[in-house]
Amino acid sequence: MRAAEPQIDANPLYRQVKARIVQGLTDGTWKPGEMLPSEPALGSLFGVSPGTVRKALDELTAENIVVRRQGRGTFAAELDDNRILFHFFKLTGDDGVRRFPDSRVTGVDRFAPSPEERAALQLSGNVRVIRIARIRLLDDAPVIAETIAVPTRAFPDLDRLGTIPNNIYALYASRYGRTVARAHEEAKAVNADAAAAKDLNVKPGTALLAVARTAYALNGEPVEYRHSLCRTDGFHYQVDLR
Amino acid sequence: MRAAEPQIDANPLYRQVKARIVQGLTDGTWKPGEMLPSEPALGSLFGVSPGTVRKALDELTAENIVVRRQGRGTFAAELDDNRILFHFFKLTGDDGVRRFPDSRVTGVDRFAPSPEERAALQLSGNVRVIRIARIRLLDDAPVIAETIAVPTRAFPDLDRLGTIPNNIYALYASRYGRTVARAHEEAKAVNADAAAAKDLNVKPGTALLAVARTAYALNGEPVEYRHSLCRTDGFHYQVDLR
DNA sequence: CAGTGGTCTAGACCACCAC
DNA sequence: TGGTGGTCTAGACCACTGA
Repeated sequence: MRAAEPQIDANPLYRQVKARIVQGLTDGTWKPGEMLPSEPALGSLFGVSPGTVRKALDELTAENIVVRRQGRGTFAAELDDNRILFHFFKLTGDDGVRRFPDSRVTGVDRFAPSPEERAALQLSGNVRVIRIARIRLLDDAPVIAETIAVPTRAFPDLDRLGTIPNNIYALYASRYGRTVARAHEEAKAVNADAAAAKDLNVKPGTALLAVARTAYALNGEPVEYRHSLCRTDGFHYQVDLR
Repeated sequence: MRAAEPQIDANPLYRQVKARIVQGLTDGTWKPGEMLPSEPALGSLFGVSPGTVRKALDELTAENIVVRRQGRGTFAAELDDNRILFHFFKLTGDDGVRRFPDSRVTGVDRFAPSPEERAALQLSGNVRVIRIARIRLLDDAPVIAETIAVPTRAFPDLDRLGTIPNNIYALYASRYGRTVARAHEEAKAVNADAAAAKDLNVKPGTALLAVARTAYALNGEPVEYRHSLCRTDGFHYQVDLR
């Protein structure tokens, strides 16, 4: 039999399959935590062999977009606390233990975006962002002061919810259909100014880690720009390189 | 025909193949930059099908241990400046440009390891480390002050070379057969003490990024513990998360 | 027990590269 | 032109899961 259909696109078939699966995850066909069809079922759905579906799922698994469990099925990834902690939270206790910090929201409102927010969120024209300010605490001690900016277009009523949950990425997914798939972070060391010193209960001038994060949805759209000031006495920012 | 040989180990066959390829890279059968045998050749060498070799090479490619080039072959990865810059050097100019800093070595000698060095390099007993101190410069301005500690056992004459090249990982590979495959980094913000302030030409108390890196060879052996103090005015530490 | 993913094999054709 | 990796297919058996 023929080994392969000729490729219509320049993209290999398995990448087209991958894109169609991402599309299904983006448009809500399969919601976070739900099971996808089996590999042969996806193969007949897309008109390709199971091996090609498998290669697409291999890449999606490597990117943490999908989770496969032997004997059970393939599932749309969830942004549960564990996933957040190990993939999107690089701050770790000096003893190596990672804990989920509590949060105390100090403000939610609409603003004109700062230049950084405008660039990171790819905004143009006269749009506004919803900006959340919060302090994060471990054992009731403040360790992070951060502001989170999201575009009003994608999150129309985020400022009218009353309460902002601690795990805000789960809210992005469940209420606004925006599943955070990846993020980019830039870190600097800065001396605490008066406001930061007060928020974090340190002396002015204390060295703090300033982290600027841009988070992206499954389809690549930027959904959040976050700026965090972190105490690093007793904590560190941890990265594995290859 | 039979679909698969029964697995002797608990490990799947392709991981055994992967381990044997890593072994060949570790023991010098294939040196950095050299071409490996073709996929069918590796298959008959190890007595497995080409598909199984391919799966092993897929993983090695994902881990940047080998490089495949269509039409040419599969090659043992090299630690050239480009690889170093994009995989092991997270400091980037605020304009997004990455440049290779020059280095000025200020000291090379043997010491008893510090507790951090002892733990990271998994040393025991009464061994010593070779410790290199250097200042790294961009446009003749000091930006990083670092000490690099390596075990004397693996690097017996590193302190008698006279000169230490800027790209020290290429030296580890070519002279000592230790190819750095991955690393772990921990970052903190600290206030500059008097010595750091002098080295980096900043005022005492200035916030600096302190990065502690442990680097591992292909076989998982720790080969280097490095502590770096970095100015982050004009630079930032950059990470992508998934 | 039936259904799922995990592994392994076998072989076809294509795209790219060096000679 | 010949050799390489890149893609795609087809189908076998194994290991795990849950009813």
